[in-house]
Amino acid sequence: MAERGSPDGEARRTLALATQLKMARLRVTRSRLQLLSLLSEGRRHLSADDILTEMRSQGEPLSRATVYNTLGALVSRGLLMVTDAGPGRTLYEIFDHWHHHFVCQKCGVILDVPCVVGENPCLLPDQIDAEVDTAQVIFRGRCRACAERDAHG
Amino acid sequence: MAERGSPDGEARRTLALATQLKMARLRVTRSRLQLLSLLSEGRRHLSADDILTEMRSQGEPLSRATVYNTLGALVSRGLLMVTDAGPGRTLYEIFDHWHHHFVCQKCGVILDVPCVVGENPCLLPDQIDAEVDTAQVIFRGRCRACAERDAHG
DNA sequence: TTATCTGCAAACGCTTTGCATCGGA
DNA sequence: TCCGATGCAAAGCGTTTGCAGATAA
Repeated sequence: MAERGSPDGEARRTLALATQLKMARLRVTRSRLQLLSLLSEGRRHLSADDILTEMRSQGEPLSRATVYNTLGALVSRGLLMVTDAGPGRTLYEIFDHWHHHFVCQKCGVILDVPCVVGENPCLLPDQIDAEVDTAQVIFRGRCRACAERDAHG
Repeated sequence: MAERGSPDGEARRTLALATQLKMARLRVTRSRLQLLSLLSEGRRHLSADDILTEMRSQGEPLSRATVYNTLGALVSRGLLMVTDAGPGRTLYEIFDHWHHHFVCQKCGVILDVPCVVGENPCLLPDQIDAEVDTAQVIFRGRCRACAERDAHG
């Protein structure tokens, strides 16, 4: 965690990402490495368009289709987690642990919400006559900043 | 609950729906009555397109825009509940009680999941530094039928 | 009468697809 | 070498919008 930014650290991080891709039986390409790198270091919860814009601004001349292809591949191999934060708001992040999300209805900020029982959600799956694999919880409301702005305004 | 289908029951049901609309400060129009009626009696969890197709097949010559306008109005007044069952899968149902949803990843069927603590979800809202209004939980997996088909096939 | 709803069609935003080219293994 | 990834552009899908005409209150 200390070598962020040093040439050595850069190389080591890239190697680690390449290894991840190989383990997922995916070819190691520039765009995949950069996409993973972007999601690893920066802000979480990026949209496909955020990613396209960000990567292009970093000098990577990739196409929109490649972003979607890559995201799809990485999600299906479990390297990325996709969250449906509302109509037309599909967000991607590195999958490192199970968690849920809070979406502020005012400013749109996304907060991670810890998942108390690991992968399992709140409600008891035995209430459902089905085999439950995953549970996605989305909380909606006002974040602290927006709530205070409303109260003092 | 006995007069389903009898002329009297029809009229009474329509009157009830009209009252609902008036209480929500919405004008009583044919398309709104029929939309509410469709969602009240038939299958729950209909998409905007399902609704358009269904209502047109019942002889109501309404437009796509009206369906979306009406759904939006009814949702904003709390008469309908909208669920995001996946990318491009927005489903509408009469709002009668808080509950969550299970989505079968094989056949796409939607099951209602009771909400054990009323409006409150599983995870403790005090873990979030925000004011939580709602929580939407979506369980994914295989429904009983699909699970058994897989096991026996 | 008037604010509101409806219909139509066009536009919109996000995502997927087809196909030729490029490139990692 | 060869399968898979990329780029480009076009199409697809669900949804929204603008405006003229209809209609509930």
